[in-house]
Amino acid sequence: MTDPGKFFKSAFTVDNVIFGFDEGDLKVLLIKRGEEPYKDKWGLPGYFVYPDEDLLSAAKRVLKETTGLDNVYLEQVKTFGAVDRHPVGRVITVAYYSLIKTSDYKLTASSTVLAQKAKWHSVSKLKDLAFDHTEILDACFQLLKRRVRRRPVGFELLPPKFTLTELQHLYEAILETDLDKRNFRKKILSMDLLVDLDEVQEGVAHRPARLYQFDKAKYQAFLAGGLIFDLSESKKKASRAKILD
Amino acid sequence: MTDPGKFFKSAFTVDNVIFGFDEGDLKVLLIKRGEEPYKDKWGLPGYFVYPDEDLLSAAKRVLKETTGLDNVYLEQVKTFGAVDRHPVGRVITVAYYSLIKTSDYKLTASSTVLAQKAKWHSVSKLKDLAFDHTEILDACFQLLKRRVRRRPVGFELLPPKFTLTELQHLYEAILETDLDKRNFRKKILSMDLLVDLDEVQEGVAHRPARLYQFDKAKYQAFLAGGLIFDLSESKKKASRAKILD
DNA sequence: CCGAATTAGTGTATTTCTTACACTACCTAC
DNA sequence: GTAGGTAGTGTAAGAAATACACTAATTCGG
Repeated sequence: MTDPGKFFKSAFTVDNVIFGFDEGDLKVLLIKRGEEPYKDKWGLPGYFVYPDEDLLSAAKRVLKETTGLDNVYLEQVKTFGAVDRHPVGRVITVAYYSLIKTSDYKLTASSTVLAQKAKWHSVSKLKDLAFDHTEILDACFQLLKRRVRRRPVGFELLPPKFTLTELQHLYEAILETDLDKRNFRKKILSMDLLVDLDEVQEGVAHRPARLYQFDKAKYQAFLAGGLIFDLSESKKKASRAKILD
Repeated sequence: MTDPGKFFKSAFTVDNVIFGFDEGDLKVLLIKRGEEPYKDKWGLPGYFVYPDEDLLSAAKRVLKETTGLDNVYLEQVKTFGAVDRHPVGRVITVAYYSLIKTSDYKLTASSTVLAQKAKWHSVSKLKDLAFDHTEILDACFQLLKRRVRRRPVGFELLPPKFTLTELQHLYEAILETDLDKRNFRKKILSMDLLVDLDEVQEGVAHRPARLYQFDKAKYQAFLAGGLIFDLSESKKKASRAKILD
């Protein structure tokens, strides 16, 4: 294993793009870096992969070490390997993404040196991030946008009980567009993934909305069966437009 | 750049999954390996990434070196990094994929030691491949299956002139299913991507079919505009099934 | 030359999905 | 009790998906 030019001093890292939804806004989890390079800058929670560690295991470990989040389902998105993307050597990074309910997890004020703190940031107002993390985040956001039309993404992002309007706002936030209320409800309800809890909101200064939850069993069947969920509202028919793969 | 545990002896490789269509069959381009490990076995055309080389550039270079193919549009699919996937050390590989017209390219009997020869193999009858290449190929094939319903993939796989039946067979080969002739034609023609050449097949022992070609300009617009192409024929409505993202 | 074999090519009716669109119901706060 | 605010509801028209079977054009063999 010693052919120079094949094995050389290099490293792999993983970076996690964790989306959440809170206050009507799509959020992404960032850390304030505790280590050079880019110390004190915000960046994605990521770190080096160890020699005896799978990529996915590494992503999970790193996420836990930097933010305290554990037991998060991560999915590989894309690998970034520009020659100069890391200032101290050749490093390629594999990006993972996840959707979580912000209410389910507590961010630990990290004790490691890697991250001074972890915090949710609005996706819509991000300043520049460490490394090429803006590019990485963008790739994951694009994936999320594609996904949201084909999978009932709210299941993963919303708290256990939610209103239809909240669900609609989630979709609108991700798609960066408005949806028709009646059509949205018709479609969502016709999918038969929601359970009407027969409860209503409390403490709001207007007519309280009914609360729903997702039907976990049906959601599983949905994913397993490759069923779909075509939340159209197409970009006004340029002949026969739907949304890009 | 010398923290042990971060930078360690390791390597990146790229592997290319090149699909073609020929003799009514979906093909993938493999090389007979000229180098250990797995010498003399069939595997994907791949090799190490050099220290000063982007991943995509490496994929292109390697493809050319092993098969003679040049100027192929490659797209990143997924990265494989199991700890034991390579017998001589820690190696992660980034998989790239492409669709090409087999008639456009000549496979050079490779002069390098990397590959003894390159050859098209039917996707449907593959024996075991070197490394985890079966898994890599499968991931790319799944991507192709998803793509074919959303993009006019025939453009990339068929020779310049083709019949509608050939186009339909291509789709059937990729999707591993049968399509209705009349509905297929209706749909394809309504997309307005094909040009009727007003020519017919020659040398066939039956009524000759008309020949078509793709309209390159409209195809570009198609890709750019994110338009779609929903080749449904759904798996008989499990309520509202379409095909998985 | 004619019949058999083979693939090409075509249309319609039914059902389902998508879209556009506006008013009433219910609750709180003052 | 009324003003302000969000929740909740239905329908009609157009577009797309599906299911389905016969005729047309050519070659080949006798």
